[in-house]
Amino acid sequence: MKSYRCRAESSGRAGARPISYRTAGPRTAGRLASRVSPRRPADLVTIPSPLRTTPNGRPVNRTERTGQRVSNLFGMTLRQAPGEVEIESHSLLLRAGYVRQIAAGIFSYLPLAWRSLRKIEQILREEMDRIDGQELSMPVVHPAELWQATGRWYDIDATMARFVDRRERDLLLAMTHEEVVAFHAASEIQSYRQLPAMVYHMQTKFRDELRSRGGLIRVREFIMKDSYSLDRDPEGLAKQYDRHYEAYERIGRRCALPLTAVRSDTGMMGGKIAHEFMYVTPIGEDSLALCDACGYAANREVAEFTLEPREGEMSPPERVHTPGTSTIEEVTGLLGISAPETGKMVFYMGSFAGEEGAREEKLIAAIVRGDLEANPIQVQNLAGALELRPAHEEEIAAAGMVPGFASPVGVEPGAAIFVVDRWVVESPNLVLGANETDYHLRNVCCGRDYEPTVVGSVALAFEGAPCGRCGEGLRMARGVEVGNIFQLGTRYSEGLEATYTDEDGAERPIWMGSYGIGTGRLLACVAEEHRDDYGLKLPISVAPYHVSLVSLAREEETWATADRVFEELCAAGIEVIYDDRRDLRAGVKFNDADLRGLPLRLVIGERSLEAGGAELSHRGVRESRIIPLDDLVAELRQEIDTLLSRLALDD
RNA sequence: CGGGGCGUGGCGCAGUCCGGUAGCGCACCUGCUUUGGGAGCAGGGGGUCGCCGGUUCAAAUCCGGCCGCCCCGACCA
Repeated sequence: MKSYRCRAESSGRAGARPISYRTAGPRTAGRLASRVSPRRPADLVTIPSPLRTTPNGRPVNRTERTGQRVSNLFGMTLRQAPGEVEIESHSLLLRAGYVRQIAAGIFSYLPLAWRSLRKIEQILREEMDRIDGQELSMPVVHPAELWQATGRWYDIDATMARFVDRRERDLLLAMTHEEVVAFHAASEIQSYRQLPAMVYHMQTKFRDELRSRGGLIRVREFIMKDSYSLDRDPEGLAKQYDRHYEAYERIGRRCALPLTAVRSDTGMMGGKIAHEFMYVTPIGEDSLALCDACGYAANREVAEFTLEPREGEMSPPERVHTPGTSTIEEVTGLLGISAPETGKMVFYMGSFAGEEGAREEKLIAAIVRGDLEANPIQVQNLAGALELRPAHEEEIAAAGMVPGFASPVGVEPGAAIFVVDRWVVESPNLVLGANETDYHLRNVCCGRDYEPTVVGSVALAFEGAPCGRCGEGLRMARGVEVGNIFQLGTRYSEGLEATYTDEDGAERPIWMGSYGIGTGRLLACVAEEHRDDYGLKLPISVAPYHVSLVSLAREEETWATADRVFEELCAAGIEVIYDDRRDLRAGVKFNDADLRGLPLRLVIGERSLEAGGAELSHRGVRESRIIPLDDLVAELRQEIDTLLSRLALDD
């Protein structure tokens, strides 16, 4: 009986024939009735609860579902995680029924994760409101013109998803919302009297990353809280920036996620000052340089460190025969010198903005001390390139240099952009290639033997490098970028003519800041931080529910008691997930509860009732205590309050 | 984009070298027994073996192409 199928071709007109649905048989109906109350579900309640308050502490009454039966929960637990999963938090979120992947870097949030995400969003909302943010919502699809106005339509590569509508108008999927905010600011902000201002929203972003990985850590579609500050001058911007900095620290504490603020590159955002809020973990994709002595913390891309230049008078250059030595190691071995006595050349092809949005490629040669690595981000920034890729040997040769024995000496000016590290500029008598196979040059001196195009800090910080601030050794660590804050300046407001009129009647560009937090990524990091061998151990501020109520009832009377307790907890506004599944062994339910990782667990069965009530325990803690049924609501509220207060901040 | 790996019921896998009835564990459905840390017995349902093409009497298996996913290197919340 396939009465639910309706084939369009059989009727000639789709929808012309009424679709008949198979009705639930008596058995199905009976089973449903035993699971869900027929009229007003007990778990759908209006909460006049002190647990629900506005940021100002006023109680909020609202109708909301505070309970969920496991028998009917959309999202089952998995005993085994899919084989391709590598990160523990990802595996647990999948196994516990929080998320499901539908394509590379594209996930659905099942009800559990969505509840957690909403809690995270509420925390973000409260903290943004606290620093005078106004929530709004901006679209995911943007017209190309906005991004053309700031140039990013041309600057950003295939990471931006573009498409055309039926009228062949160019559109894009939002990667972030600076353009739209500037667009609105242009029309909404007229006068200095309207500044400062700050707006934010929680919105989906799409970035077609070269590679998504790490489960929820790095995805292509994600929800971000992004806020934007508007100010009349750099001082106002700095102030809003600082307020965000503090708000982000509060958010980390409220979500029980340790965050380290590090100085960072501004990347595609532009601007000058930026920090990233990092969750330090070995699974992180970013490299960090941390100084335990003075607290300096920076993304390795921008980490500053000091190196003493080589001493000595300039000696005349000397060509030496060095057969078969194309690496630093081979050269130093043959010549009996140390790597810091040499210079290393690293070649990139940089792409630069040309006419009409076209791209032009140019060879970039970075020169750093022989034992160090070049820092591609700095090379890119110093050279002014939009993008870098490693150069091919032919491209190096085309500029008149010999790969393996390359040097800037004798190269035609303009053949390549020489980005030279400060240390190399200051250190005389280095060994570099001779641009001739099997020959090197001794005593190469920058300024005498060749001219740098740009000078800067081009070497990548390394473990033990002297901290640029205090001189102690830097420590390298890995981290996940949960949030960031940027002082953008006027780039976007100028591109979109977002100006205000000041007291003197002069029209000035608005100073903008932009501040993001990836909500799903935040959840993934919380899961990574709070877990054990049995599953998640979510902090109460983030957990989808407060309590796992586990019924181990065998007799109908006990089931009725468990059902009643569930309904009472719901009615009291306690968020509870109720494992009401029958014919399952205790171990299965305990394991599922452990996996879901709610902070509290309440067990009801014949055994607990004989002992005097229900058994309450904390996730991951062996001890438990029996609570009389009449005291449950009060005791649970107390426990929840205590847990929440541990994450609370004094205002 | 370069390198590597993998696509077989919802999940985990075997089968592929050496072509011939699609299999195992978990999950699911029915019944009975069990029941405080992933139960037992019996019965049952579910898979165009990623897709397209080729070779062959015969393809999950061999050949070619494509697609998808995962991992390692260049982008970012």
